Amino acid sequence: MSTTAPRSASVKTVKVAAGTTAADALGEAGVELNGPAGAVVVRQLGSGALRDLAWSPDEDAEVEPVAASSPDGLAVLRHSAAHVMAQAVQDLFPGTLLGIGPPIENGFYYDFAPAEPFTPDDLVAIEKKMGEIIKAGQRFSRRPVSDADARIELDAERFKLELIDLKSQATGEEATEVGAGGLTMYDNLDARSGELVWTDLCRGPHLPTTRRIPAFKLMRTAAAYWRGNEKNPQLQRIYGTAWASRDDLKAYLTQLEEAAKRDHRKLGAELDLFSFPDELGSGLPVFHPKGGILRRALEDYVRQRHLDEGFDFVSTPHITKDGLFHTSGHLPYYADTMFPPMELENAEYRLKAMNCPMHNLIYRSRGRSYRELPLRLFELGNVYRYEKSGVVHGLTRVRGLTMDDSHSYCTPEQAPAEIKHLLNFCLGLFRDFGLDDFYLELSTRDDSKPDKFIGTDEQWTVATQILQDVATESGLDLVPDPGGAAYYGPKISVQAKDAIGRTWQMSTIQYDFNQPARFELEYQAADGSRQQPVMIHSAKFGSIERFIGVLIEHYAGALPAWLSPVQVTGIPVTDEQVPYLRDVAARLRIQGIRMEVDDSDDRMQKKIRTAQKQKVPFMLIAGEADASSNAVSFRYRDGEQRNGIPVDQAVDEIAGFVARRVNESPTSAHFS
RNA sequence: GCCGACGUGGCGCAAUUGGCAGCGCAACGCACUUGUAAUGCGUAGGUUAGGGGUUCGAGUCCCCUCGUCGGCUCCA
Repeated sequence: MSTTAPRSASVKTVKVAAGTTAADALGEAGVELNGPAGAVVVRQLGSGALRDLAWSPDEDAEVEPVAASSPDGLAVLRHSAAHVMAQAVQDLFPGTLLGIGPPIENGFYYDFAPAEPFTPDDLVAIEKKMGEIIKAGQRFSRRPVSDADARIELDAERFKLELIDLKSQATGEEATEVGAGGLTMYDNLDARSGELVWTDLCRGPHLPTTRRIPAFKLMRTAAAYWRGNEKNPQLQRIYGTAWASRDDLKAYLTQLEEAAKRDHRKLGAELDLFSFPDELGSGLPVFHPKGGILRRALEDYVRQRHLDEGFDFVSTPHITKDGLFHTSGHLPYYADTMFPPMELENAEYRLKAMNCPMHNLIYRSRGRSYRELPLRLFELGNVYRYEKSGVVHGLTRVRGLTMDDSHSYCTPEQAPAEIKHLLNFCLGLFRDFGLDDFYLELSTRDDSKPDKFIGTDEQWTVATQILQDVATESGLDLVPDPGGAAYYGPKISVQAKDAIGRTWQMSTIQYDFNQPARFELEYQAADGSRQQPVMIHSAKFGSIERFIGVLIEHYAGALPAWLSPVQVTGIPVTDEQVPYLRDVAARLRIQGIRMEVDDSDDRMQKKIRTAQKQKVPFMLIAGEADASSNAVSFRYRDGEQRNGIPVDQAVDEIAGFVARRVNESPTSAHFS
């Protein structure tokens, strides 16, 4: 970030008396108000609230300038850009109604209700208009209003009126007075004449002038439901990005381009891993031989880890009579996202969308003793979910998927330790793959929607507390997700980001006190009584497909050597060396290493290029001199190279490197 | 599911806005036998996603279906 804004080192805290404006305080702090960048607003110490220049404290206070390039400064910048966009839109498309226009990560949006959806050409025109507004240097001016006055002023803006209603409902009263608890309008005033140019209902704060938006770009249009509710009308949303300098904007756009190159959908085709044949239908991937190798490596790995952790392996069918899902309670909740029933000989069958009911039947197949708990049933289970057409996405949201699914049946007393064990297991798996950019989410019941959840208040409270404690103990970032629980219990999930910043749920650990009751699961306790176990659902990768997608993006296609479909490419300088390299390949194959010899008609330079583009970790290049001295040239994926390496040594080094499951691209540093 | 954009050989793209479907890569064949990111020449490959309509004539315009992309909503 390359602005001249004050950094924390140079931020100066200023004491101000009651009634002093923020603008005066900034001046006192030595901040140039009309400069192109720099401090844009102030933060009141103690309250932490951001304040704009029209603000003045009721009592003596301490304030400090907020740098334009700081997170708070960028939020103000972006929100101000949203205002400028709204002004441009209403200027170009009179009668367009306004929704809301907040700052978001990397940018901003504003929701509109235009007569016609915006076209890409409209976006260009809006961007141009915004440029004019910014250049004009309009001043943002704060104006407190009473609710009643705001309603009159915003008579035509039905969405804004709804916001005022919501606010007064929330506070329980109408603000009849101007001031505390009331509303504020932000007026855009002409730089010279001070005349009102445009106005919007808004809490602020804003930049001093539009001129202080040095770099912005409109990104895309999209529809969004008003107030995020599917039942509400859709508004047209325009997304933009804004930065404290042109360089920052340019860097951000470059970063987006780079991220797009990592997209697993693109790399999946380029590396010949998988495809989505139209003939199969949306969200149904097929894995090609190379993708099959990657998939099998991951499955083998996750199986072995479950063996190590004491899971019992089970296997259940893909299809069942649908009574099972009535027993489990899934059907009323998930009927619309399950494939429809197939009717045969007076019975209705369904593809399974989850494995738990079948595992419950295995549990129930005989009497259970407290001595065998926790009983951990594991399966790589294929499930089918009719995901809505608009949500299907590469490998990360599919309609047929493989879950590394397990259910731990335990006594209520064992549950906390079991959950902790499972969470550590999940995190350990991710770290094994070099993944560490994730956070936890705690999904709980929405008390206002009791029909979406079953079980007693006490059950929910206890279960939620257990999950909360385990999650907190992990030390990872924990984001609350109220209302996100399954109908049968709360959950912890591990969230990872894809190349372009979208988050995907990976692991999930769910506490379930409902299904054991519905399936009448029991165990005999030490005192001879019959007790109900608790079941803990858990998927570690989540789905194999999604994990593959995230892994590809994480490595930008350059998979760790132990996962690479082709681990070594043999490149002969001339055809003469093909048999020689085939012998090397045979030796590596004995060690479990996958080596291909490129015997095409291409020049060796072309073969290197091909192997490089396929992101093969190792190349063994051999010419006549190598063949006669039983050596190879040893080239790494990063382009580094060691010549004249004896074949014995090369074989040992590669086999050793792969066996160690190093999660980085091999370089000479790994072999010194 | 909703809103919008889009769909041309396996992949990436073109087709003067309604007038002969083309290029590069990949594939295949031939020649070359080469020392660290593209050797040359040639061959084959298309009912322009599928269906219907308008028109003398449709890749291009209209309708439907399927699929993809960007969001929203949803995600056991």
